[in-house]
Amino acid sequence: MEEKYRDITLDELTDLCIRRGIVFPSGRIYGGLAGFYDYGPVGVELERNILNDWWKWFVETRDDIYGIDGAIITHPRTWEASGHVESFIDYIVTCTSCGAEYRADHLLEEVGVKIPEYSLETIKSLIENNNVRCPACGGKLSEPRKFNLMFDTQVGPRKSMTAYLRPETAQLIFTNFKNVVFTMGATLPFGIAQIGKAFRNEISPRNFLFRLREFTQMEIEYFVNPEKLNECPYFKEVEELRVNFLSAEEQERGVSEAKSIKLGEAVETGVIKNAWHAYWIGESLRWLWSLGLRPERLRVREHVKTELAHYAVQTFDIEYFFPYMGWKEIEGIANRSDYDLKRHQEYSGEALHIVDNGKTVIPYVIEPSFGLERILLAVLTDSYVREERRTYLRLKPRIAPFKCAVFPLVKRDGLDVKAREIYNQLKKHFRCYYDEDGSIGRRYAKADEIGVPFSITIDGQTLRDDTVTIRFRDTKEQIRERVENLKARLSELIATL
RNA sequence: GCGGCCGUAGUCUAGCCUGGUAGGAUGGCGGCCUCCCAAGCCGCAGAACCCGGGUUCAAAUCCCGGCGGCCGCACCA
Repeated sequence: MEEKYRDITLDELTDLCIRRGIVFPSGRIYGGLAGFYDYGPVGVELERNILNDWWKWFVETRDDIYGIDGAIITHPRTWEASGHVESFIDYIVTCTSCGAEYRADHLLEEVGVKIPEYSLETIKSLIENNNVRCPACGGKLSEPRKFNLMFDTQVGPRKSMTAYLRPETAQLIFTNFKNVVFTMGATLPFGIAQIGKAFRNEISPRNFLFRLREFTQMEIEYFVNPEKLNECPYFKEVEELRVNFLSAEEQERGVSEAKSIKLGEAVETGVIKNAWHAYWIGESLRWLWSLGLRPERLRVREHVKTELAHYAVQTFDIEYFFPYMGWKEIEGIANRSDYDLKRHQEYSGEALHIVDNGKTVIPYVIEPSFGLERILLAVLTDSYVREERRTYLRLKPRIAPFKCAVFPLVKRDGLDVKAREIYNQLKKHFRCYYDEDGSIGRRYAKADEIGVPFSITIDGQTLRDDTVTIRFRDTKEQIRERVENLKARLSELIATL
């Protein structure tokens, strides 16, 4: 493979992020804290551009989606109702002779023992009473110990209440369902969107931004009358879209390559169970494509039965092909049925239904859930280009951390003064920076490396005719533009490229 | 979480085996030069060698523990 087209490795990407102020390992001066990262001055711009673009696409330009921003520390009952207390707290046992570790519920399940209640005492007595031994060596098992994937904390001065840092943002949408319906007069079908942090105490965080203990979710819970799951007015916008698709049935037959099909076909043949679910798959892909991610590196993979979450009827992951990790989930689109609203209704005693066509219904939920850091990682990976003498990020100008950089060709003859003047005008309209250090080539190279799409250079001719050059990152070509037209020209370029 | 390998300025790296208070490159800052793609020159600053403990007259160098990274396994509703 030619050097020019070699894909970036995760090591190189990590190095680039640290060297150029995109992302830093958190708590670095103290040796680092696994699973936590901080955005630097360049990364924060990219992060915000992506999440603002998402919000604009899925909330601002639609009439059927409301936004919220929920609390991170959540009422503990939320997680009892949602099923997370049951499914996120594992009981671990260790073999006292060979040292192997197992999930106690898995071992009990294997010997056909039902677990009536998830508590340390119950699990302990079940293991003992059924004489469960190590499946590897037959050795005696230790007492179970609790491992909670949810971070907990104490609320109040007397620390009497244990609360959890939300392990997913979705529940805040469900617990606010009634608030949104009543304050906004929402009628079916409609969605509630949220961007926010979620926390999971992962056993071993890995792969840089891919598996984190603190991460950002961008989610929509879209509510539909369960009798109208195929009545999606937007379906025609996506039914002709061709997507790389891998169904659960195919995977069970041993197929591992996705094939290209139209979303319309997938619904017709019943592979995707309803039109609304298909619509959200298509609409998600359209946004991911708009970020510049290569379509051939995106596919839709259905969850096989064993990987379905406790709340899900059917789930499709949007996976991106990371050259250094293979196909990995960057978004999950789940059909959560009426599971969550029903459970919250049951646990809270509050009615969580809505009136549709004169009848009360508990809506079904289709949930597109995007991992911001994973998408950022995919965008960086996908946009990285290495040429013989430089590397650059071919980011869409819309999401690039800096839209332009302003350079005097040399630092004399008043070029620097003129350049600053132009910069001071431009910075009112675009995120940009000024640089006069070192040779012009060096400044171009440094701008390319962080994906600045346009470099504005002030040269001798500028002083004579008030024109500057605009250099394009990907081609290194330059055009001349009058200073008075610069703002309009850049706006146009950012919007269209 | 388990096992293997690893941890020296912002980054890469020499030194570690054969203990005697760290050298280079690049980057950073200031200046000179430079009219187009990481050129050159001068000057300055920057690590007590991941953290803690031990052995020793003496430790970046040897030993132990912790933290962090990479790889494999497990985990990832």
